[in-house]
Amino acid sequence: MPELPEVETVVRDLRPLLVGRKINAVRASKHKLRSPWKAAWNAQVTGQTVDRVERRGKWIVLDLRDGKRLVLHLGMTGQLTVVDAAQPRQDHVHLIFGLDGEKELRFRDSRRFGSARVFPDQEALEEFFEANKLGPEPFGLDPTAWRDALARTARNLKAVLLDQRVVAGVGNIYADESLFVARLHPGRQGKELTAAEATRLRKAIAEVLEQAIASRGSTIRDYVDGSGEAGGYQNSHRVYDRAGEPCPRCGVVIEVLRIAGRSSHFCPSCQPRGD
DNA sequence: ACAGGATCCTGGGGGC
DNA sequence: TGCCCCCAGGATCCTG
Repeated sequence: MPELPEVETVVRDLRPLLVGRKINAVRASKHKLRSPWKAAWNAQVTGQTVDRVERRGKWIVLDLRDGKRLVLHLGMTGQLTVVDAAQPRQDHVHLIFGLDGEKELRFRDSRRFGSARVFPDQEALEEFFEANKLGPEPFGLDPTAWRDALARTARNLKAVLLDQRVVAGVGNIYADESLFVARLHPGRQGKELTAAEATRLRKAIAEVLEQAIASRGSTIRDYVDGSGEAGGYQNSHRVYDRAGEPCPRCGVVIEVLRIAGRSSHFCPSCQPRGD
């Protein structure tokens, strides 16, 4: 579910609600997340004050006062919200961090593809990202490195955009939206792009993600911001989930194909396969 | 190197 | 109402 704009929105929402607050308790459900929460982490985060709330790719990073890093990934259906401790607990809440001021940070995730883990310090966190080959942030991508990354791969553009090692934070919605804005077919190979096309794609990614952040992300089903509210960018999707509707640019009917194992929406006229 | 499929899960929607 | 099948903002692992 959540891609960079949704994660960024959550981070911005949570920042004023979490910074300066102390974690005074941790409760984990018995259901395992993608990477299981370790009991030893309870004591490590309890008593810690949150100093910063940051995002890297689709990862949410909480800097704790003693240097530890509490890191969460929302997977497909993850929700991270701060609520009054008295608020009734919903189904599928798998982690609860009690906060001072009678608040709770709750991690809810029905499909449990999300994860939460604790690193001893910033260095260990960076090692984790490096081990996973997490790519650069999509804003201010190096033009030459980007062009080279495309030029050296025979994979299709959809697969390239979904690969977090190439650029961090893009998922299925924003891959399709970016390719539409760049007027590139999702099935074209990276290496067949001209320099101008590669540049167009790089700029389209940043433009689309910025617009989506400004609209507080896309809610298709489960996504909510740090306060539990839906996003608004789904109303601005040009092609994602719009198969059968007219292209907003030319009016030709939007199509959907399975590319790189994912539903891929595009305008067959604006995004021709050849050229 | 890369495509495609299966996997981890739950829930919603469509067809019958 | 119910059942069955397919699909879903992610990521990883395996096969060919």
